[in-house]
Formats: sequence, C-alpha cells, structure tokens
Amino acid sequence: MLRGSGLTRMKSKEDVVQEFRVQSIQEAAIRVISRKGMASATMQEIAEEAGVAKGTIYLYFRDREELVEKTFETAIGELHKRIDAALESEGTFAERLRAVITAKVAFFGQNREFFRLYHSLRMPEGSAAQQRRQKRTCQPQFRTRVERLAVVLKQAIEAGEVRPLDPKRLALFLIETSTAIVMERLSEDAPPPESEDVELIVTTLLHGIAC
Amino acid sequence: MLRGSGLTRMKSKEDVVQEFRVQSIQEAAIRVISRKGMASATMQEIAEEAGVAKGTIYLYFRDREELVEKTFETAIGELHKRIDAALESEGTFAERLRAVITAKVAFFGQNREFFRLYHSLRMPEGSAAQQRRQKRTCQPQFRTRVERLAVVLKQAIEAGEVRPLDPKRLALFLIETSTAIVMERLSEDAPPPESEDVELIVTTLLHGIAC
DNA sequence: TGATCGAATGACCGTGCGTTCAGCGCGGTG
DNA sequence: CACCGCGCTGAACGCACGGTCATTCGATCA
Repeated sequence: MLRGSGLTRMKSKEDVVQEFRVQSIQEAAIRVISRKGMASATMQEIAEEAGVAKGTIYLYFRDREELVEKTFETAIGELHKRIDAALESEGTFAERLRAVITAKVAFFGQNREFFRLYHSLRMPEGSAAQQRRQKRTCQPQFRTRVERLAVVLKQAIEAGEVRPLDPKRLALFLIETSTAIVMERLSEDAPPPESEDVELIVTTLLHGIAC
Repeated sequence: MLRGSGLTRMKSKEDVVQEFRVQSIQEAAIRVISRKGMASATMQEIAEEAGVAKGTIYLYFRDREELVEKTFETAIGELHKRIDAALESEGTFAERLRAVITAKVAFFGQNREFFRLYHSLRMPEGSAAQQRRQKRTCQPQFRTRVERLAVVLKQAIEAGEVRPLDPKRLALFLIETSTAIVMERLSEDAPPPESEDVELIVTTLLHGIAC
C-alpha cells in the first residue's frame, strides 16, 4: 500500500505530510459518515472535521466518489485481515469457525456506528453505473473471503467433519448468517454479551452442518 | 386500512379518487425507487411515473419524507402478511419453518429491485432524528414477527422438537439468517433455484436446532 | 534578507433538488 | 348558458450541495 522502498527513494518530508493529510481526511470521513450517513455526509463537514479547507480535500482525492471509495476500502481491509488470520489459525474446523465468528463480532462491536453502513456498501443504491462501480471495489474482497472459507469447508467435508454439501454455497451461508447477527447487534440498544451470541451462532451452525 | 364501514358512510366518489391517487403515487414511488435508489429518486420522476404533476403529490403527502415512509410501510406490510400466514399454517414445526422460508424467498424474488433497499430501511442512514423516526415505523412490524416466531419456537421446545435455547434470540437468529440469504440472492446475477437455497437453509437450521 | 514556490484556502459558481402558489380548465349547478 | 369551486398544474423559488480557482502566506533557498 505504501510506496515501494524498492530502490533507494527514502520517504521525503512531502511524502510524510501527504500521507498524514490523506489519513486525516479519511479518518474524518469515517467519523462524519458514521454520524450522518453516507448520503448526508458533505464535503464541507468532512473538511471541517479534518481541520482543513474544503478545497484541500480535492488536492488528495479527485472527487467525492473517490474519497468515499478509498475510505471504505481502507476500513473494510482491516476487517478482512482479521478474518483471514482467524481462518488460517491452528485447530479443528470447529475451532477455526469459532475464531472467525468471534473476530467478526468483536470487530463490528468496536466500530458500531461505521458498520451500520456495511450493507449500504454491499448493496449500493444510486444509478446502475454507480452500483457497478461500487460493486467492483467491494465484491472482490468479499468473494475472496467466501472462497477461502469454501476451501476450509471442503477439507472439513473430506475429513468427515461436515456433511457433504456444496462448499461454496455453504461458505456463503455461514458468512451471511454471522453477518446478519452481527448487524442485528448493531441496531440493538443493549445487545447481549458478545460471547452469548457467538455461542448461539457457533453451536447452531456446527450442529447444522456436522455429520 | 380502509375507512371503516362501521356506521353507514359509504365511500364517496371523492374518497375513491383520493385512494386511487394515493395508490398510484405510491406504486410509482416504488418503481422509481427500485430503479434509482432511495436517494436518487426525485419527486419529479415519481410524479412523471405516476402521470401527475409534481405539485399533485403534495396534495396527498406532506413532504418527500412522508411519501417514502408510507410507501415502504405499505410494501413491507404485504411481506409480513404472507409470513404470518405461513407461520400460522397447519403442520409440525419443521413444516411451518419451511413454509415461512419458502414464502420469504419467493416474495423477495418477486420484488427484487425494491427489496435491495430492505436494509436501508432497517438500518436507516441520515440524521439521528431521521433514524429514530424511521425505526419507529419499521421496527414494530419486525418485532411482532420475531415474537410470533418465538412463541412457535417455545411450543416446539416444550414439545421436545427443538433444543432448549432462548426462544426470542433463536427466533431472531432464524429470521436474520434467512433474510441474509435472501438478500444475498438479490445481489447475485444468477442465483441458484429458489428451492435449492430453501433446502439448504431449512435443513441446516433444523439440524442446528433440533434435539 | 528578499525572491520564489506551491500547498492551502474559501468565496464563488452551476446544478438540481424539494417545495410553493397563482392560475387554469373542467364538471357540476342554478 | 354563465357562473362557480376545486383539483390539478408546472414555472418559479430558495437552498444546499459538489466542485473550481484566484489569492494568500509560510517555508525554503540562494
């Protein structure tokens, strides 16, 4: 993501400033979007939140669309890193599934307001062209995750740990199911402890798919 | 929903015209919102779609917000009627669960474009006040549905058909899970046959919660 | 220290929206 | 037939937004 240290070219002062600005603006954007929602977050308010003038944003992002896109990419990337880590941890399939779901519940819990917008990301509104554009940026990460889980599931099926079902569809099912509960938690004023919901999800799903 | 026939007061001509207008405008709103998304659906286009002038809409709805709210209320109401019907049908718990999920998958499939916005309903964006307002209109219907399912689940638990878990949370889990898959289907270009997904959901869930 | 530069600014512009309201035409009435 | 009332119209309005660019001014360098 950072510029290559490949050949000499140490990070100049300008680069540092530039990186700092980009980051501040993105962080401001996340805060404002969390407060106001995607559609009502204005460039003016994001600028104020970042402590710069509106025009300054346009020095670092082509237009509003690019700012929003890049910002979400950054934020979602972190979630996916954690899920991947959990998915590739040691242990039986059951243990790994529990790790993934625990990670997911925890991460969403830490970024409540922001992730209330998760679905508007995955199911964008707006013109057809806009939809396709947004889909291109979000879907690949998501699909990758589904496919990794599918691989793990296939192994588990071959090992006799899981009933023989279509691994890809099953992976989707598991991910969507946990996402749904996690989203529901975000809209509850006082959700039950994370561990309780994790337990409900994990045990139900394991019973549901186990041999 | 219609005015009471309680005491005489037959439907006057004006009432008929009024109802017709309200309905046309709402139907137009659904079509335009389906095409353009919630934020990009303009009053102008809704008016054109309904075959009336923009000003006419304001004779029947206070403002844009009221139009959107009432429209969604109408549309979601239909879905809930069908789910209730399935929930109260005859048969074992397993049969009723299958009926509910079949109904849900089918109904979403019939209104694909519109229900892509389902989540922006349940998790509204915009100012905090707007969020609370929208929540008040949508949540009750939803909560009612969860509670009805919880009752059925409780019976099934007492009958020994289902493992002893918190019925309310379990109801939420089942509903959210099926919603998630249904939503996923909406974003797929070529989803598998409805029956396949229904089968996956039903069997997995039943295995997951059965004694 | 004065010259130079370019990052940052914010007043400004065009656009497109929701909302209004003065007036139009048409069906009913005397 | 002349009149009236009312549902409907759509041009016009005000506003808030995204995006621009002439101007400012602190850092840098000879």
